[in-house]
Amino acid sequence: MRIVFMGTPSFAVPSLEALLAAGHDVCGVFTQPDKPKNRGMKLLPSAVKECALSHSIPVFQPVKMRDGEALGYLKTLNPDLIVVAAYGKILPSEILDYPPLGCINVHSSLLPKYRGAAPINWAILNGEKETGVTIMHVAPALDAGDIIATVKTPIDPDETAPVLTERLSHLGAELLVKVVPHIADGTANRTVQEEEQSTYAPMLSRELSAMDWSKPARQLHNQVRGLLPWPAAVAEFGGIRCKVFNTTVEPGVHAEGPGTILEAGKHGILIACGADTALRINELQADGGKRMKAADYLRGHPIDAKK
RNA sequence: CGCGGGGUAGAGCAGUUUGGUAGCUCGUCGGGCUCAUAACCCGGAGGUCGUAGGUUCAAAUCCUGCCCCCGCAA
Repeated sequence: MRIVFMGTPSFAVPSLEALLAAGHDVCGVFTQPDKPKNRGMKLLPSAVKECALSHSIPVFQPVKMRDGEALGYLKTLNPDLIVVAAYGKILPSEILDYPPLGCINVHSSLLPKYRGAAPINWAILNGEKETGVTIMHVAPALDAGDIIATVKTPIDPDETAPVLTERLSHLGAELLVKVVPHIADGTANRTVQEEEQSTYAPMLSRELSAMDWSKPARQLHNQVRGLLPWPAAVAEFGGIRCKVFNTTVEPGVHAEGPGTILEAGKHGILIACGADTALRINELQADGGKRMKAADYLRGHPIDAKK
């Protein structure tokens, strides 16, 4: 089958590779234009672009999808189906309707929950115990198309967003190659989403970073796990901003006021949180420094534990 | 030329402004104390101060080039 693939970040790469491994003719790949990134604002290609180029697949990076240029590319490629995975652009119906078999999407949540840009992060932030991947038809409304297939997976209480993203990217790829043949022969399921059950997972921002010690430890732990790798949870120790990478919810009751340093030593930093809970900081990164164990950090930046 | 921080012992840092014997906390090794310990006491080992050159009687420190790491911004 002739397939045009649209995707951008590393989450989409396993799906692309699975299609290729399954023997489909991926005749073209759309991905976001190279953008100035990192130190020095160097122009960097997306993960999907690098993957496509390594397989010698033509790459298209239109800035806009609605000005006819993208549709022009599509016509020359003449695909049977479009597969989208975290592309990052809204597709107009002229694109969606062009291939005979339409356009399907790999989305990293159990739709209709967590529609939007950051479903994995928000599932962790909200302390969900389960999530998954949905393959659905692409409709003009955001992540609202009819569902073709889903796969569920439990979220480990200590799992971080990057780890879960990696897992879901492979689950999504597996599910995708199972579904594609059913799309081809018309035997695929098609279930309308329950609109009233839908929730929205907006893009993350740095405003979500600040850690509020009056919240329960569990919730702060979710914040730390869910905000990785960016923008990350941020706390201040001794007047220095630190990204917090790894925490443990300390068992037991701790009645000190929220924000009190209960312990600062070779087992990290233990801080009193809301509802008589406590959170242990295991790994952090100070402004301008590199990521390290909290115990290492303390050797050069002593913090007194208040009793 | 987007803005900024940094590279000093195995780890984390101070020292650089004002050049003049390499310092702190931890780890490590040896010894001691203790019923015992992640506690305490005594002693030791361990550093081409990122790299190349320059200035100087003298450079971790001042000047120049280069390499590497990190934050912001996305």
